[in-house]
Amino acid sequence: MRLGELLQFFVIGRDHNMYLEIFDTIQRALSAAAGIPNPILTDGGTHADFATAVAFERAKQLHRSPVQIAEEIAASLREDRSIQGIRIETKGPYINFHTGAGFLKSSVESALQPGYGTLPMKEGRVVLEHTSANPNGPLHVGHIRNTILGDTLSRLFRKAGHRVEVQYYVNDMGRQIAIVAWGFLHLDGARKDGEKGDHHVARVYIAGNRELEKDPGIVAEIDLLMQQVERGDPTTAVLFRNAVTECLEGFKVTLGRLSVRHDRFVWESDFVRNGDTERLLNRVRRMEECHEDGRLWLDLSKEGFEKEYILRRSDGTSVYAARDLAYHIWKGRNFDHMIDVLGADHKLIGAQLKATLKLMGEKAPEIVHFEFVSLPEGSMSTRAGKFVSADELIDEVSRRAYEEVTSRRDDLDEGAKQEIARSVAIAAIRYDIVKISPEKSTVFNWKEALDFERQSGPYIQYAHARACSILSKAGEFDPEFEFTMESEIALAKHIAKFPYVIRIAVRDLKPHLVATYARELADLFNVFYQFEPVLKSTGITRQSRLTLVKATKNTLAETLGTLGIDALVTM
RNA sequence: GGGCUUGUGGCUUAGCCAGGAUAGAGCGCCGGGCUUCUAACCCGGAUGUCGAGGGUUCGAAUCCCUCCAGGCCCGCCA
Repeated sequence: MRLGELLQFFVIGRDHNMYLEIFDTIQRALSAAAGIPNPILTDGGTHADFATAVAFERAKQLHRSPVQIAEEIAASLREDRSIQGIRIETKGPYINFHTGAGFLKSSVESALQPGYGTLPMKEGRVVLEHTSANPNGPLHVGHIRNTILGDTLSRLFRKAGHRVEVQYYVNDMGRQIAIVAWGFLHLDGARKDGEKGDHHVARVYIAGNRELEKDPGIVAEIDLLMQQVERGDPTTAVLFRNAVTECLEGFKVTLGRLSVRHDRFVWESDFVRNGDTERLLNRVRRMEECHEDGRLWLDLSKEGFEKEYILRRSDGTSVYAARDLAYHIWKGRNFDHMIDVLGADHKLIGAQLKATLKLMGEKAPEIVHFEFVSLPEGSMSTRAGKFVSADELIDEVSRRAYEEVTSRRDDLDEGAKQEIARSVAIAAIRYDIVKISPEKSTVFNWKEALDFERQSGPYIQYAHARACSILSKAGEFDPEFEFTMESEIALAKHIAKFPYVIRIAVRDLKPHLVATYARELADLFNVFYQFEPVLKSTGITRQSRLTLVKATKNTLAETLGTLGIDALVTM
């Protein structure tokens, strides 16, 4: 980054990127010319760099021909000095914008810089909560949809200039944990040799549930454990904490394998122990929506919720909802913006939480919900032991990746092959999950999970490795920006778009837009690679193509980084 | 029963929120391309009543209504 840009970056603090500059400038000019507040400016596709259909909108308001109005808007745009140098043409009712060679040059130039696509620093801090699975068994293929969505979002927010803290909310005092604790007390559940903590806990949990089914009288014993832990009984507290810690240690290993890191693990029980939950309930008591009849609950019918929102049981213990409220109040006071990634099963409770926080005058989180992942034979259940664990998935995909690497690159030494296989496996898993819109429910499929072809993470890694290979063979070169072939221009244009994709993906909380972008970029590079020889070309063509390869490599690396996938140099 | 959500070629899916220029991909299928920068690649072809029906509009995959099908929720669980 040059000094001038650097100054603009910090002093003015606005998006200094070429694409975003031009996009915003055209949009402003269009708004003025068309008399529409936020005119839709789309990608021009094959027709142009940018395009708009606002003439239709105006035509409707003015009851006149859209073609004529397009002409008028275009004429007025051509007068606008802020968009000088941009060619404006109409095609019937559509207005097309052509930016010219300077645009591509400076876009590719900025793509050569490390950190390309990073947006200017934003004020405030974001707290992002994801995964937060109950510590009663290993993470499974459903949980990691949450994990990967959340982790990609956190990377996306950082890329967009936000300061982010990622939290895992540990549900350490629920009924499930009480069942695990009961199992540790009454069942022979010693940890097996080499067994991961989370898998061990699952075994105890499943066994505990089996006992519970045989003898419903155990419920009373479990209730007692829950009351004891809420009261702060030290022996029970240690029992719970040990079980949860063991499970969590296993989670951390799995998360680490997926390149996911949480900044902080926040324990639910802390909000009981430190009095926050009690204080919260006292505040709730003063609300007009509050009812107390042994239980303590809120009537949120005015907010559109039929069901009573219960916050304390008649035996005096708090429920999850109350502790979650306390947690969010704490987050709201320490951060400027809260984001939660939660399963679709939390939609109702999430909406109730938000409504209650608003009634209390506290900040409410933005919640990203994702739909369920099921198995071909039905929904997953930790309790019934019906799930494909994340560890099992990673192991299988890694094994398959190792096979693939070995068959392609037997020249590499063992360590390198394993390293690549590991990265490829994580790429395949993360990409498979993040490429699908969160609102689609899916069925887990081994065949697809083990496929590394197009529209996969490894496909994108491969494009990056090919670019690296060219660059390492090319040696030093001076950048040039003469792009004339169709595949060169298409590639350069797509590179230019990256910061815009980051902006929109963050704005709409849609990580899958980055996945789509990465795939398109790899597609365009592969076509370019196929048709335009780089190393065998000469002169300015060679320099320009090398420049384009370097910009692509860099953009792919930044994109992969945002997706939490290793940008492999060779594979 | 009520609420939320999804339905796009054989399969998986983008586009839907902010309606517009021939609905875009991948897998699979058919046919091509490695003495040339890594073929985890590329090119060409076939395959679509955008769940069904109505409505709004100059224009609907996209907005509205009804219906059908799948998923999720409706607990003093989390």
